[in-house]
Amino acid sequence: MHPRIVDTLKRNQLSITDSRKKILEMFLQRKGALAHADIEQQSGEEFDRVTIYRTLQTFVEKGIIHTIPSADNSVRYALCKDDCSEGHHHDNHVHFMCDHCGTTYCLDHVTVPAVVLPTGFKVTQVDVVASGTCMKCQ
Amino acid sequence: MHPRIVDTLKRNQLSITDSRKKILEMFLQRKGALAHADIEQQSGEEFDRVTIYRTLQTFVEKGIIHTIPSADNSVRYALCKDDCSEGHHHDNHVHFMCDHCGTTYCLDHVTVPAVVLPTGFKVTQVDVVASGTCMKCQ
DNA sequence: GTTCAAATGCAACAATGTTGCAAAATAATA
DNA sequence: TATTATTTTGCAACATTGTTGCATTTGAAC
Ligand SMILES: [Mn+2]
Ligand SMILES: [Mn+2]
Ligand SMILES: [Zn+2]
Ligand SMILES: [Zn+2]
Repeated sequence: MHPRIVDTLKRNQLSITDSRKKILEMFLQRKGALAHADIEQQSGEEFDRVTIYRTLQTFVEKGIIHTIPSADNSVRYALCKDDCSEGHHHDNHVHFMCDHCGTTYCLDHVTVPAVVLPTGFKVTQVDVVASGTCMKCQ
Repeated sequence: MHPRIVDTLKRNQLSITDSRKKILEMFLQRKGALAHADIEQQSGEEFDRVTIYRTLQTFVEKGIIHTIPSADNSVRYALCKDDCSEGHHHDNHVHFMCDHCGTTYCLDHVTVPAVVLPTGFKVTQVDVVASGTCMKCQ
């Protein structure tokens, strides 16, 4: 088991349960983004679908993972940087979805560019999702 | 009925049907983005849910409307500019979702900034979705 | 180990999306 | 305009996705 798992859960005042350990491990291992369906498949019959929904919800609230918007009705989730916390996400990086293999990447080193909006719009968040072909699918 | 409706359908080689006219009219009137659920509500029992799905799909393919990604599993649709066509969308503008009223705006005059990705990523599209408070909800 | 609080599994349900096919509407043709 | 051919629609049936309440189980604290 990945050493960071218990740490992360404790730091966020979450009780250490099997499902939380397992789901968090999936994120730590794969590094890429995961959809709810991915987790459901990988975990087999190990725990209930509802538990996955609730665990993802909890992790997002605590700043352990963040959501990645998409245009195909299938939100994906990825690990946050360590400085995210409850109510304070700092995941202002660009995301990339490969049209070919479906993999979603967090491009941690590509910062979201500033966008200037018309007067009257108060911006609190900017999501940038690029798509195309990833390096593995060239 | 909006004069552009029949034109638009003919130009895209689509037969003129009640549902297509009505749904296209909704987009022309409201100017803002619409979700499937919005259309279903507004149209009452007028036509089947399946017809709405198929009409939206057809409109997207023909370049009449475009999808707007979101982080809440509810894709929205908005009218394209006239120079979009089958297989060739040119809607490279920024979108804004108001956290308060839920309205989604196409900011036609705010161009998507160029993003430089690491070597190996071949980008074909960049979506920028800002969120916060719109001018009406200040 | 006991107690208390939190998380889980289950069931039931709601919402969303897909597919096949007969009936209806539209377009093309005569 | 009437007939024919093509496309679209509505319906049914189903699959997937997401939500809620509640009893049971698990984990944390003592
Ligand atoms: Mn990310
Ligand atoms: Mn738009
Ligand atoms: Zn790929
Ligand atoms: Zn608003």
